[in-house]
Amino acid sequence: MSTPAKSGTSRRRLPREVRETQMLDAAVVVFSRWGYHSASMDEISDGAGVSKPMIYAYLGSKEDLFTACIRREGGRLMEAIAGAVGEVSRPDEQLWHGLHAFFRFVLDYRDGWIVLYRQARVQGGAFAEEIAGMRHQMILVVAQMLARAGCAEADSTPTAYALVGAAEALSDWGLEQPDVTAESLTDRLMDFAWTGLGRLGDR
Amino acid sequence: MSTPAKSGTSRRRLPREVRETQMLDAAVVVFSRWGYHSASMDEISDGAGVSKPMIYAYLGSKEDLFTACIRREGGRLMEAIAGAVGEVSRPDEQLWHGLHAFFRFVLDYRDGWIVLYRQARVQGGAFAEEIAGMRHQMILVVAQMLARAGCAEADSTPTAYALVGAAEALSDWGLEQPDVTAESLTDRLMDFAWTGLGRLGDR
DNA sequence: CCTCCTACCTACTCATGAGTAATGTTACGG
DNA sequence: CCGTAACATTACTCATGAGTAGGTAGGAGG
Repeated sequence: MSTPAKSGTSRRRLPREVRETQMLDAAVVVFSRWGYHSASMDEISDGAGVSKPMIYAYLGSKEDLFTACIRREGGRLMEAIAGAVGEVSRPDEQLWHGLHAFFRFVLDYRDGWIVLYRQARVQGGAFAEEIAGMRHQMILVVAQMLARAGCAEADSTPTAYALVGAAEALSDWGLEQPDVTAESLTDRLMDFAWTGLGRLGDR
Repeated sequence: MSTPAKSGTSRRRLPREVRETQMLDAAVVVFSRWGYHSASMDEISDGAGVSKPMIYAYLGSKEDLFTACIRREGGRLMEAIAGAVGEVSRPDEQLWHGLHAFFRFVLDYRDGWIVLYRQARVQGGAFAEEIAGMRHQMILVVAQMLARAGCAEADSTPTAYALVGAAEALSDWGLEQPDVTAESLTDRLMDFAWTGLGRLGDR
């Protein structure tokens, strides 16, 4: 029996580009679940429906693979935010659109988000730089928005940190809730950040 | 030569309690630097000035050791916050004191903070539960404070997430700055959270 | 129909690090 | 002083997983 239908799977030969995408997809899932060190190349190759040597042939070492994941997911996130912010000009609108793009990414590419935010940040060496650079860029964009909105120079960076941190934490909460949308998260955070808590109670 | 002065170090026998403290101290430092998986028991035992089997004898497996670190550092943090909040009664004062205790912990027990926040959260299994429980408790305390301050029930939890997230992110920023104090971080965050960004610019 | 090229796989090697067995050694009660 | 129990070490075993050598199969060109 030379029936190549091993089980209807893709034993078929595929172009390199397609395989690389499959590998990266699987890698992001596995890295997000287990973290860099606990993730095994065997599990990733399984997930990609490919054998281990293929990963080494196409994407290089484990470190290279992780870097590739970070680059792809980080690129997606940065592009999404930059695109959304560029569509409007008023600072508060920019903030809203930026946050909205951010939350959309978190909800749509949940695993990618976890790799970027939770996993990559704790790894030392080359990864840390990669992530630090991206995060820095994000903070910078937010800080510039705040500065344009009239925030004092010295305050804009720490405030940007606080804002981004709040967004990240709210994402965590949102991922556990059944019916959240990027819009509802954005509105929540905008309300919190723009209005403040001061309106509450007596005070 | 039976000179026991190997090099003036503590080759002297010490009571179990002291050794355990040394081990935990070293473990927190190593775990914070390398993360759970990359940390080696050999490096920890070196740091503690003790040989590896002693760790296994006193604290059990690597997993047990990590759990012990989390428990100790987490306990310190929770106690510090609870103590500080209990000293006052007005919601905004409670918030200030709670945040202040939080930032003090981050600055004073930097490694402990990194283990709790950066390392433990990304590990699956038992650690995640441990941390999730603690974080949940913290969020709960904050949410209750917010509710007492007049925040709507449905909003208090997500807002607490945002606030705690902002505090965590601001800590990250603060750890990189040379001259921050717990007070300055607290004031910054209180200003951001209480007043909001709405006061900025035209709007 | 052959044949070569390249995608692809099975089955290994080898370093690393968790955990342990066997073995001193020091302090203290008797 | 001497026995014993807790303190402490050296030098191993053994599982795991990154990375690879060398063979197999499918499709394009003749």
